[in-house]
Parts: sequence; structure tokens; C-alpha cells
Amino acid sequence: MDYDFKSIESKWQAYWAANKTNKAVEDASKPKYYVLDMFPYPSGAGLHVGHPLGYIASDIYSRYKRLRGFNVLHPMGYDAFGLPAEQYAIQTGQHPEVTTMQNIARYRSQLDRIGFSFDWDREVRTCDPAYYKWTQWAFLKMFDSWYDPEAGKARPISELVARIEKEGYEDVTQEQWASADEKEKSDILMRYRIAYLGETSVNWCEGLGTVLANDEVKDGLSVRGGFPVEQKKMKQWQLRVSAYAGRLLDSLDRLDWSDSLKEMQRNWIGRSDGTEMVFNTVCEGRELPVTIFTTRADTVFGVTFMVLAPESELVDQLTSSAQKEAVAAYIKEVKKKTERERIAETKTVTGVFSGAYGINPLTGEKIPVWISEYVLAGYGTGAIMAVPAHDSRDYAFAKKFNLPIVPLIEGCDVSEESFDAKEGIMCNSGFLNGMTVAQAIEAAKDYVEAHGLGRRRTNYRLRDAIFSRQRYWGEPFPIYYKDGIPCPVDEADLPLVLPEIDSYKPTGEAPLARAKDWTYKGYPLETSTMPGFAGSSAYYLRYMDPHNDKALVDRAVNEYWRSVDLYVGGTEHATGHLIYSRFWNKFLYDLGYVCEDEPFRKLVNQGMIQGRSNFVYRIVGTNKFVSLGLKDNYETTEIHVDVNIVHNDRLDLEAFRAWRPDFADAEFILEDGEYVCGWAIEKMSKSMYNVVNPDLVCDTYGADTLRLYEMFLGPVEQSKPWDTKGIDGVNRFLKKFWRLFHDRDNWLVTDEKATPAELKVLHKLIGKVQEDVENFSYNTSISAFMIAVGELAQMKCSKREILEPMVIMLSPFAPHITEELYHQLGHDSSVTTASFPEFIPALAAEDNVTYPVQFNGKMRFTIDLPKSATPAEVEAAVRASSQTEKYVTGLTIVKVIVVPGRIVNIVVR
RNA sequence: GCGGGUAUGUUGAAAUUGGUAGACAAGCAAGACUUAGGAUCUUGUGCCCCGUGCGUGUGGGUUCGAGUCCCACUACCCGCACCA
Repeated sequence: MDYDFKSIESKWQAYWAANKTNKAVEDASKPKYYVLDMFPYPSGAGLHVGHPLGYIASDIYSRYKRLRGFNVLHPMGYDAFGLPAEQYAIQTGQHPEVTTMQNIARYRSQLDRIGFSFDWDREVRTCDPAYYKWTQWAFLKMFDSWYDPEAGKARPISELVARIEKEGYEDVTQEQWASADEKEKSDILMRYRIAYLGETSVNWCEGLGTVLANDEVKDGLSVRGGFPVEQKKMKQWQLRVSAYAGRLLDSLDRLDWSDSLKEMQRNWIGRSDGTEMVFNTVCEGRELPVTIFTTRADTVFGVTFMVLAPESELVDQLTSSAQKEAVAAYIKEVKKKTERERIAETKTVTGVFSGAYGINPLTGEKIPVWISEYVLAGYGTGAIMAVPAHDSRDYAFAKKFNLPIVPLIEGCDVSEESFDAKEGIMCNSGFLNGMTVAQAIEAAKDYVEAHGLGRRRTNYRLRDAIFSRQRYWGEPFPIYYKDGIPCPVDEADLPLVLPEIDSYKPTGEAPLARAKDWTYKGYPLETSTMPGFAGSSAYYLRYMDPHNDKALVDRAVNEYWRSVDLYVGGTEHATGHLIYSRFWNKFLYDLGYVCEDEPFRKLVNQGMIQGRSNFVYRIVGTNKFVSLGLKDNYETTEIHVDVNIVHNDRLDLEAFRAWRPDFADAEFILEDGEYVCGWAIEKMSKSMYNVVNPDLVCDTYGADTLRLYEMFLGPVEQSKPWDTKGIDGVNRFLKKFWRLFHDRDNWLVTDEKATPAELKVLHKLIGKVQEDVENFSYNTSISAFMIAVGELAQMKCSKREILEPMVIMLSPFAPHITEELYHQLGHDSSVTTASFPEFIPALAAEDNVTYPVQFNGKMRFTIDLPKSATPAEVEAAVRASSQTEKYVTGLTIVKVIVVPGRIVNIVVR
């Protein structure tokens, strides 16, 4: 009987679906383990072989944990709101929901073919009203909360109101509050709510007709679509993520994530400890204190000018009448630039003198105040003290505008460039003279605080998340406007269902503005929708209790599953989803809705699967194609060719002629009768014709081979090109494994007792697989299987005692073939209900140890000794060996090093 | 510029964490079986001047012993980037 993967795979996939084999049920008698994949956005292109990589890795781990007696939660769903479906709708008029459902169906059928152990009863879709009810609910909770920096957590806004009424808070006095009208009260509270409506400079993308969050913009272009993005002041919903910056940073230390990912988040959060200092300024007799932020308080004696951001509110007040025109012209010029231009021109220095002067609080010196775009309004206070000698940006500015440069560190040379390093001994710096920079920073901070000139302050780069999108295909905000005051929709009225609209074409206003009766209690509803990350921020919680319509997740259920034990996904979410989710979770934790303050305890980043593109070389001006080795003899153009008609870099000529009409009469110049294609590693994409579809691999080799091959390709974390060449190896392994059970006509498995040699093969394998799977080192554990199967084949061992444990161990990797064999072995339950075989080290141990014997570190020969031999016995045996004699003639043994079980090294002179 | 990572045969890679470098595959070569093979099975395969030789990006160091540890450098990949 041959290994017929097609019938085996479809048979068991149907069986698992019918029997709900992978259903997860809360069970207090078993330890839980929660394995999560980053759920996909169902794009129109379907899956390529790169997508399932992480899913396979996590599926292996889930199945392994199940064999080890854990109650495993391993769900899957779809991040289904998003731009591509809406843009398709704009082009075709088809409702995004229709497109989305079609794509989901396609994804599901592709996923099902690979044999994942997902509990599909727990599937979530972010675009499902029953799901986004809880996205809206969380938003309402954020709207109804503020961040109390004293308690270090979010609290209900009613507690803030109570406090203001009783004693005022920050700059809001009791009296002000008492006399405020509804609108004013709303405005005051808006400054504190976690979800708030605020005017801010936002990334506006004209091409997409919407605002975008910082992580959705790269190099001044939108990540989706690549349209230019400009800065615009707009009133938008925002989430006060910045309030959590400190906590998001601190608890990173407790997470089992890769260093690089944690570092990325640390950079994104961007903590910097510095000093806020007040400089008094004078402009035509008007005095105005200006607060600046610096991390280099020690350099205050070298301040030769100050700079304001062009967008700073202080600009108007600090512009003298003489400079008014020049400043206005400069600001106009700056505003005209797109974000992209501003980034591209970071090297060119621009700026204008404001006409005002500041007073250095330590020296009393009078310094000019300038305005320049190199100072950012959104960071610190939007104003800086400039120390050109020790800051390269200030230096460039000072050079351009001929401002003085005062060096503050002994022996530093600032004639050509600034000295930015935080090292050396201070000079020209009054009481700081003679200190090291590190000492001076602290001393200066102390001085500033002691003399009431400012205070220590920690700044974060992390900004609040802009939460509004002027789009259709997203969650509607549960907010309506009563006389212009934003009010929350009653929780009982959630979900607020996305209305139908007649056309998806952009008109300049938000699509929901066109919806009929988009009102609540007679008042207009908010017309923006939520961004993509809204629905993905708490989906891992919803999987715990996906059908609950009373709560996001039931308290007791949450206490059982707690948080994700293993999260598998790509690094591309480092500064988006993974920050927002952590924020969202911490917020829910503060209010007591969830029991863990971090959502993802361990995170594994799977690498990307790159494409391996193939090329043909067309001789310019002809329809003749020349093989790789001969192409240098001609003038050629390189053309991407579909990798599916190339095997081992040899072109299938007939398939090539049939591929595209213009190649139908192609001629070839061959080498050795074959056309050899060139190749390159590139991103897997349609346009490069290097996309490999997993369905195709399942058709030709089967899902088990696909799974094994993707894991055998290399470590899960590493990016690697897809190269179908090696796939035969793992396929051969499965066939070999099958042949331990079957030959052409017979069932070979016997109940004979296994020999010690056979048990050794088995137990060595158990030990290896156990260790490797725990470390996600799947490629080496597959190697171990190959070795074991080879050895058993050699021994002609087909004993149940050996093979049955192997079937169980292999089942996480290749679930279909093992399910078939497990049933053939006489079981009528699924292999997933089996237990991982127990590792007995004694059975795996070798009786003898082969010691490599080195002389002065060079290996010369090996010697077999009993495992029990003591180091002294080993040394004696080695000294007595005739081999040793050969290598020491004429020399003396200085010392013999014996590492028990490892090696013997003899030092000779 | 700042931060993180990687570097081993023709290719993907492994190395018990300081102890026989190249496991296991792929590719290639030779052979067997076969009407045939993109099937199956053997065997070989780091390099060379074939030795007590050389060899894990380069140059040093520590050690009886270094792919692994330390120092300096180079190349590539990823992230951030006028963040004061």
C-alpha cells in the first residue's frame, strides 16, 4: 500500500471537522496553554506559502502542548475591516462586506487544506457587529475614563469630576467648574479622557482621503497605497496612549520577547530624561517666560540662541514688528511643504530671527530667539535652548546664521563640527568647571531645581494615537453630538451598526455623512470610523469567550485563560498593533475587566518567506531568449518568468511559449540542451511572478510535506527564500516512514518486544524532539526524525512498541499521515488525544563513550571507553594506548585533561 | 547618525552552549533496479601542494582547546531618524 496523501488528508480533515477534534473547552482540571497567531487581513490575493509559516509553527506547538496534557486554546479569525476592500468598493461599487466574505471563504479553504488544529467555533471577525460591539464598548470605557498619574492608572471620569468639584484639579479650579456651562465642562473633561476629541497636527493623506496614525506612515508616504502625507491641524478622536508610555516601557522587561522587538518598542516609546528650564524672554518690552526641554542641562553655559518651532503658539507673541513680515513669510514657506519634502530636506538649514531675546537663567546673558523647522512642535515644549558647540543641529544652524559657538569641554575642537559626545571635562561653565559631563548633568539638574529655574522631566516620543478615519469600512464611533457636545451612545444600544450608503466614491466628506438617518436620539452621530488597529487590539480576549453577549469576556473565563502564552507573528506590527494591544489591555486591566496587565507573555517573530524569482534573457529587439551561461555574449533584457514553469532553474520551454501570447513563437539559445534561468531573492509578490501557492504544494506533495518543509527550511525566526528544490527530501522522509508500516501489500507492524538498540533509537529521538520543540527548533527535530527513521529502516524494525510513540511524536508536524497510522494501529480516537511518550534517559544512553583524543588541542584518534569510567581510568587507558605512544615519542606529557563524557586532551612538549 | 541583528561548503543549514566543524537535507557525480522515471536503493561529495596540512567574514587576544568568550574592524539585513 502506497502513501496516498490525497485521500488520507481529505479523510482526516473531514473527520476533525465532523468530530470537532480541536474544540477547546475550559477545564479546570488541566493546565491551560494559549497559543495565538496574528490573525490575517483577508486580502484578495489569497495565501502564499509565506503566510502559513507562523501558523504551522504555532500549530506544531499547540499540538505538542496538547500531547503533553495541556488544555490548549488555539483560535483563528479575521482582521476584516480595512482599506483594500473599501478601495475595491470604490472601483466596482461592490459592498466591502461582500468582497470581505469572499476573501474569508477563500482563506478558510486554503487554511483548511493545511490541517491546522484551530478551534473554528471560536472564530472572530472584526467586521461582525457582535464582535465590534466590544470594540465600541471599549471605546466608550476609554471615553468615560481619565488617567490619574498619581494612582498610575486609568479611573472612571466621574472620580475626576468629583475631585474637581471638591478641590479642583491641575489648572481647573472649583469655581471655574461650578460656573462652567455644559460645553465648557465637556471641553475641560476632554483634556483628560483616555479617548478624547482633540485638535492636533495629524497625518492627512489626500490620496486616501483620511488621517493616519504615525505607524501607518513611512517616509512621508502612506503605508497602504504609498500616497503622500501632509501635516494638517484637525480635530480628531485620539487615544491617550502617551499616558501609558512609562508603563508600556517598564513592563517590557517582564516579557519574553526578542531583544530586537523590545528594543524597537523602546525606541518608539522613546523615553528621555531631561530638564525643563524657564528662559525669560523680551520682545519689544513685553516679557514672556518660555519653557524649554533639554537632556543636556550641563551645557547651559554654552547657550548662544534659542529656537522655536514654527508651529509653536509662542511665535506670535515673540515676533517683533520689525520681523513680522519675515516671520510670516517663513511660516508660510514651511507650511507649504509636505511631510515628505520636510524629511527630504532635513540637511538644508532654514530659519528666521523672531526679533525677541531670551535671558539665560544661569548667566543672565541676552540671546536671540530664532524660529526654525528643525525644532518640532510636538516634542518637549516646542522650544529649545541651542548649544551649537555640543549639538550638531544647533551647530549647523549657528554656522548658517553666523551665531556664536562656545565650547564647554576641555580640549574639544569645534571648528569643523560640534562635539556631541557626553564625555570630557567641563570648562567655560561656572560652577560646573572641572566636572565630567555625567557629573555636570546631575549637578546642573540639581542647581536648576534648587533655584526654581525648572524641574526634572521625562519626555516620551510616543504620541497619542489618532483614532478617527474618514472611511466607510470600519467600526462606527458610538458618539453623537448634542449641540456640538460629544456624548456617548448608551451601552445598551451597542452595537451601533455600520449603516448602508449609496456610493463608496470619495467626495471629500466622510462616507458616513451620506448615510440616511445617521442619528441617535435625534442628534447627529459621529461620521468617522475607527482605524484598523481598533478591532485587533483586544481580539485575543474575545477568543476566550467569543459568544458572550454580556461581556467582552466573562470574568471567570478570563481568569482561566488569562493571557496569551505564545504569540506568533511578524515584526511589522512592532510599533503598531503590539503597542496598541498592550495599551488597550492595560487600560482594561486598570478598570478590572481583565486579570493580566500584559496580553502576550511570549512572542516569537516568524521570519518572512521571500520569493525566489527566475529570469529569462531576451536578446534586445528579437524574440530570442538566451540561456544564463551564454547571455554575456549578447545584449539582453532581463525578464521575470513565472517560477511555476521553471524547475531547478531549468525553463519548461513549452510552458513558457504557452505562458503569454507574445512568447508563443519564442526561440531559445540553449546550453547543454537546456535553458538555464537566472534567479534572485526578492519579496514574494505577484509582479515578480515568484508567488508559490500553498494549494499547489498540497496538490503535488500534500499538506504534511508542506508543513514539514516549511519548518525544515530553517529556524522559524529567520527570513528565508522559498526554494522548492528541497521539498523532495521531506516528502521522501514521509514515504520512508510509511514504509516502516507497509510494504507493497502487507501491514508490517508486529507486537514483538523491541531490542535495546531499537529502544535506544526511540528514546534518543524522544529526548531530542522534546527539547527541540520546546525551543522552536523544528528543523533539527525533523532531522532527528529522519535519522531515526533511517536507522529503523536499516534494522528492519516495524515493532509497535517503537512505531506507535513515533507516530504520536510526529503528529504535531504531520497530523494527517500520523492520524491515519494511529488509526491503523488500532485506535479509534484521534492521535491528538494521545500522550507524548515518556523519555527514559537510561534507554537512550550509550554504553560506551567515544573519546576524541587530542594532542595540544589537535584531534588525533578516538578511543572507546565504558560510560562509567572515571576521569582517572580514562586517563590511564589513554596513557596506556599504543596510539598515544606513537604521538608522544620524543616528547613529554605535561598534563592530561579529561572532560568526562566529552574529550581527552594531552598537552605535550 | 542612533539602536538591534546576521556572517559556517555549491545551496538551506547543524554543532550537546568552550570539547571530533559541516549533522540532516538539497544539489552534483558514480553505480544498482528498471520499458521508462521528477520512482526506489547504494556510494562519494569543505579546500589543497594529500600532510603530523589548511579551513566557520577580517585582524588581534584569552585558553590545554574558540564557530562559540574578549577587543578592534568589514560587509549585509532590519528598525528609528532634525525627538533637543
